[in-house]
Amino acid sequence: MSSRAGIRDVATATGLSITTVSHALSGKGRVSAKTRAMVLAAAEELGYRPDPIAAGLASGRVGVIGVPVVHLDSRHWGHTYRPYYAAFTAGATMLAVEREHALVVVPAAPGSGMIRRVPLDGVIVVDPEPNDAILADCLRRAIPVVADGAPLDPGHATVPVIHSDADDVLRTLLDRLRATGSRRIALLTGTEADSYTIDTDRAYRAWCAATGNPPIVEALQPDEVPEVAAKRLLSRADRPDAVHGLNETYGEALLAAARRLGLSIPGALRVSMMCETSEDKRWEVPLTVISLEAAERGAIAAAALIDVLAGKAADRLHVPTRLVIRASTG
Amino acid sequence: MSSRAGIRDVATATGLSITTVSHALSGKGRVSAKTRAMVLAAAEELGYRPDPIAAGLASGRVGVIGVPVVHLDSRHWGHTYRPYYAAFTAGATMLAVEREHALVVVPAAPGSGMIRRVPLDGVIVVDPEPNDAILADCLRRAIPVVADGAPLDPGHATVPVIHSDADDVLRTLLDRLRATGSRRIALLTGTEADSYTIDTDRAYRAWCAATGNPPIVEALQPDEVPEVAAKRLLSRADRPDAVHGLNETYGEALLAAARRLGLSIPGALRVSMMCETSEDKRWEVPLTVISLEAAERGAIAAAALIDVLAGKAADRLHVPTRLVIRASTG
DNA sequence: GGGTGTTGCCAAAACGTTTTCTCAAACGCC
DNA sequence: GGCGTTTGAGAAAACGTTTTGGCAACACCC
Repeated sequence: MSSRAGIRDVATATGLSITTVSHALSGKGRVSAKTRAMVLAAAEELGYRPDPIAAGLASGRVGVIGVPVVHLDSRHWGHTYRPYYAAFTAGATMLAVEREHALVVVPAAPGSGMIRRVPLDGVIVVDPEPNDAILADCLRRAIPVVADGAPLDPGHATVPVIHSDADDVLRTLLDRLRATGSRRIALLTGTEADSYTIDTDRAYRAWCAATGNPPIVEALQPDEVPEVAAKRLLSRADRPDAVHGLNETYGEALLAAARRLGLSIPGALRVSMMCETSEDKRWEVPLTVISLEAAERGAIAAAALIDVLAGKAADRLHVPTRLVIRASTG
Repeated sequence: MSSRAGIRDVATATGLSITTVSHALSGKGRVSAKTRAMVLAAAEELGYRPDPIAAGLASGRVGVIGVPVVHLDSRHWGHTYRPYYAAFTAGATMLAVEREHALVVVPAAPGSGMIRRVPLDGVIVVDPEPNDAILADCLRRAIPVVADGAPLDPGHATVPVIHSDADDVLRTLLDRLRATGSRRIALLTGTEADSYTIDTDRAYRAWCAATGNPPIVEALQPDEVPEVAAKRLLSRADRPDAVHGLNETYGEALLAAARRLGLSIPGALRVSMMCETSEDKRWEVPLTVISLEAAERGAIAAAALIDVLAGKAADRLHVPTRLVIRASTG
């Protein structure tokens, strides 16, 4: 009467035990049809709704998978990570929903304990860092994990990972730039230590070593705006004739810096970048992009995790990266 | 040793009581600095992680807000609702995360009990139906609700609602079409009973009554593809000279039907539609759209709900709808 | 009429925390 | 030395389910 009806109230109302009510409602035990009908009627009448938290505690499952967002305190959250997360989680969410799972996006900046406060059955970790705290946490809590990007800590070798052929595609792009005349192809990148940044840098340098392209890397300095780094890169004595940006932020910065320096694109400078989608965003110059297909990756990750939770072995995870050639590279 | 460490293990390890350990970890009771340090050390050593479900049960809060997705079993899920939900939840999620809340998207098709199984502190209901089951459920569970679209059931008058000026903007568009020569402006709509469909239909008919435009409404029949309805509308003896589509699906259907019937746009037929975003999607003809700003609405809804959960009164909720005129209306 | 099941129900033990209430000891004050 | 207050800690009661194990009662079969 006072507060919401609990299972106890239904039991009292019907004169049955809590056990029998639970069985009748969940269909798990052995209950006569007559009794079940009685319970259902009483539950309906009382407006009884089982408390999901209590049920979760007792059964050990809540039916929710989580995506921690770790870059909230990063300088680049708004420009870089937010769009990627938005696309990734949108894809993951829709797939999860279609497969009868709920997906929760949890703020998980290092300080905030949010990720530890939210009930979860499984977790998708985006771009794990070396010695990733969240990853370690999940293993401790015995929560299944799927990673988007390679888990760098060797101890986590058992975690399913979405591999990406972004590096291959990057090589393809660089090859193409070189084949069509560029001789000083540079990389504009960031200083964060996520696997995405690290892998890209490594792939670029390896390609340089293999082809003889001079490795020209400009990295954002702390507390610096991307455009400043872009301008510094384009003002070097040995100015590059083509630049690949780590993501949309750096791509935009390159466009802005080139405009300011009076460099025509693609005449004086060829520009490309990585991007979470292959959609044409209509920059001032149509931009050549390596599309990471964030939404699709999210969907794949969610599907894999749901498989794991259901006891199935996860299929080999792979999302084809797309190369879209547009006018900015001639 | 066998399974994960619980608070009990920490208590045993330190020789303290469970109460003191809990106090030391949460900082709530009175614990000496020395004892706290001891507890922290032991917890760290054991790799203790409090169980969020148990904590939630005891404290009554889990820190999660939910968005139920109710149209999963609708014919129109893939074409219509999915994009709207994807944009809406992406907006809501990012805002929630930035304000230290987790947002979970829950499949809630009438049959599935998912929404009842997920622990939630608050809920955002998108486009409530008359006599909305989810809305009723939340009120019974005493869960705060924010609605995107008007709650039609008078009993739910207390629920904060995101008002929309979509109807005003629709009138503006219709006025403009009429002012520039259209005399037979039709509406291509659906048969679902959500508030969005109902409100639009009502606004259109009211406008017709006020201006003398003949009300020409074509609604999708059950198990019919939108294009068939569009073709039927455009094949009428009293063919409209302008049509507004309820959403992107109907807009596309209109384009396809017009093409098939050899009607030039905007020469023989002017076309507009509602849309979740004002972004140019590059249809065959640049389309005049009423943009509902789904992502922004999601963000506003999340912000309002978080305010309510924090005890603040929700501000008046309003998302300006945008009218984007493009070539399809001449 | 003694086995052998099966059916319908219940008591009680988890589940792992938070929180309330109580208590003893230490402390400060006149 | 008596008295009130503060401090540090603990026992036990929630929180609201699910699940385990058991117990009558009834049915069936030779």
